[in-house]
Amino acid sequence: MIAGVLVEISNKNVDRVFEYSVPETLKKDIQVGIRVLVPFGKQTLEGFVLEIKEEKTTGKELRDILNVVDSDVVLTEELLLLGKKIQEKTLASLISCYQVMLPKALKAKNGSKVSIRYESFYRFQPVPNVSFTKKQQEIVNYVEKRTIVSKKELNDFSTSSIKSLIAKGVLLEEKKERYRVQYTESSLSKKELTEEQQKVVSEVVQQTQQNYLLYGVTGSGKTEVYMEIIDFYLKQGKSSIVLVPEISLTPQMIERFQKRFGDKIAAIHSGLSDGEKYDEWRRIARGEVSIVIGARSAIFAPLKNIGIIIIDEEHSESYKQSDPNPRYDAREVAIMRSEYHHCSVLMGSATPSLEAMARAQKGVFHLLMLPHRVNGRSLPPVDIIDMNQEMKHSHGHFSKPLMDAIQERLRRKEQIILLLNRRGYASFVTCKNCGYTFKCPNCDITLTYHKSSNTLRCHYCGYGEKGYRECPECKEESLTNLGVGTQKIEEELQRIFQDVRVLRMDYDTTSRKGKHEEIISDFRDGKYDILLGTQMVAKGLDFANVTLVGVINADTSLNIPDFRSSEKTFSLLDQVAGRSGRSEKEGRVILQTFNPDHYAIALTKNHDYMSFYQKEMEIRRRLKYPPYYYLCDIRIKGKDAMMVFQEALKIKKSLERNLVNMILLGPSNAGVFKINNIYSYHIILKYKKEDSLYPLLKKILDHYQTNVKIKIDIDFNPSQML
DNA sequence: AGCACGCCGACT
DNA sequence: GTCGGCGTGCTC
Repeated sequence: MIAGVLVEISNKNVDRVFEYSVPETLKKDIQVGIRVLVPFGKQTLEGFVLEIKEEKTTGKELRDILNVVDSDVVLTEELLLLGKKIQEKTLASLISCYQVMLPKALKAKNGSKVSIRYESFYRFQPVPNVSFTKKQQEIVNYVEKRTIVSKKELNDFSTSSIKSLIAKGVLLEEKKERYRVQYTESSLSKKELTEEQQKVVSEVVQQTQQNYLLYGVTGSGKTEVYMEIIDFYLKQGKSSIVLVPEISLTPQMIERFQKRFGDKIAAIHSGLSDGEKYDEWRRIARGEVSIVIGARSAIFAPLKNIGIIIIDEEHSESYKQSDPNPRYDAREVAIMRSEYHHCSVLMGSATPSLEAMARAQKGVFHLLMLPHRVNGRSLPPVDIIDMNQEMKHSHGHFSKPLMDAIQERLRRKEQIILLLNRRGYASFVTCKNCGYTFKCPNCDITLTYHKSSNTLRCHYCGYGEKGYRECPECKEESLTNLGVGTQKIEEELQRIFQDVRVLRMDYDTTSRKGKHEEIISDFRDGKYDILLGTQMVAKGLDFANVTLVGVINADTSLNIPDFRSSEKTFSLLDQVAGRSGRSEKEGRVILQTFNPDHYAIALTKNHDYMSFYQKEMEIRRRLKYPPYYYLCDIRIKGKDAMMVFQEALKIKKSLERNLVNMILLGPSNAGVFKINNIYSYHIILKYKKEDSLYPLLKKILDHYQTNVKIKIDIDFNPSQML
């Protein structure tokens, strides 16, 4: 018996099957998809068994598998196939494609730290001819009545009496696994669906395998629709995956599912420890769970017999993994899995991505709509304030209409959400005298001033230094803050509106565990008047008493040099506008902007997604961007900028020689040219169809594999092009 | 990823 | 003469 093993080293040179012989003692344990321990050169490594066969294919002498790592299969047949597909799509190493599917606890370096938790139980066993002391008799009575009790339940009794009962054989000790996350029973909180919602549900459950795009305005009750569909499949004995962007995966969101489905759900979110994630994963793998809710990586949940995959906020860029390999797109993986399970994929959004809407228009996705809010109200009216005009007769960051509107809500004891898409105090610090700006020594990026800690911090690498009084260049005390962040706006609010209670929600105030939840419940309980924050306040929150949403500066995301900046701006503004007037009270939205005529801003006035879609599509077509063209971003990185550029040029030449029907751009400096002292250049490819692209890129990757000075990263359909 | 092998510069 | 730099190649 021979096993083909893929070892846990993410390196192209060893990213293939190595053959091992299976010793007699392990034959019964070895299966495809199991983890094993193998000798590899001088090292001992963990790896996955990918195949089992009778004959070896190499002429070399085989070594023995040392042991199995866990008793169960960790990669099902489906996931093994899926990993190969992802490798083909992303050109990442195969081992990395398998590693992303598994919780951190199952990776070699971390595995030893996280273990299965056990709980002790005692079972009663009648033994003839034994006598008990008074204390012992009490315990015996207690346990006999219940047949089995946990150690915890016997806390009131002394351990010595328990021990002697064990010695007598009257109590049998048993250890059972205990999951770290506990769910309560469902309390069946089912809402009556509107006719519109019901229609969507029936359409989806009618078909067995179809991809749907659900375009539903904010507040149209998409989540309720999802739950009803999940319930339908649950009753058929089928399971479901619900993907939600990490930022929207709040305790409130999870609670809604938990209330309806009880302990049939597993929720995987960043608030869980590695051990908790491991337990959730095991519950899923063992078939104890039917519904998995989580962010991007939950698409790999080892569920069997999937009935529906739901992707909420389909337009969210968080579904595309952009940082480490493999750079997969959870939306694509969802479709791959649906093909295996012959099930449907339902993607929902109030502002669908252009890619998804274009597919819906072409009939590739089936388009479903929820054009009305469930509360019967129309979407809140949006006022666009031209800050160019406002700045003529006022200063500060608040226009007169916004100030008046805030004042009025405060008087009426209603609540306000303010969006400012930038954390910190000021965007950067500069010297009025000589023009010096503070930059990160490791990254090519300006530092942001944080007043509470009096530090300058880099939002890329986390570098921090103490704030200065004088300019390090010209020694003048003429430093000034340019731009504005959440901290500074908070201060300004306190100054303008006496006794206003402002709650700030951004990366800095939510990074501690549980803080996010605390902020939301404090605001809901009315402990604060204004919730001021970054993007976080735009997504999915539902507060009945919020009747005003204000956007301090609608332009910040518009100025990012990315072809998707208009789309992101429209989507963000429309989402945040949707936070207003979600209950009985009528809502209102005020957007402050220096570009009132820009279509991405002007069209939010009437929540006119379809006009935005058409306008933006026309621009994408003209500029040859997605969804008309595919994009591929090749990043060439290294410590020696000149050398990196030379190699980038070589790569471009080779691409030019070998590919036709391809638009090649670059090499150009990456948006942030230097990060952590590594320089990077980009080559951008635009193409409609290019069969020879993948083999050629593989060759290039292979060629640079051995070069330690140059690192190549390839990102297909990058979510951002900074 | 490690680790060994191998071929050129400055040292007890 | 040799100790050690890191380029190259291999791991079933």
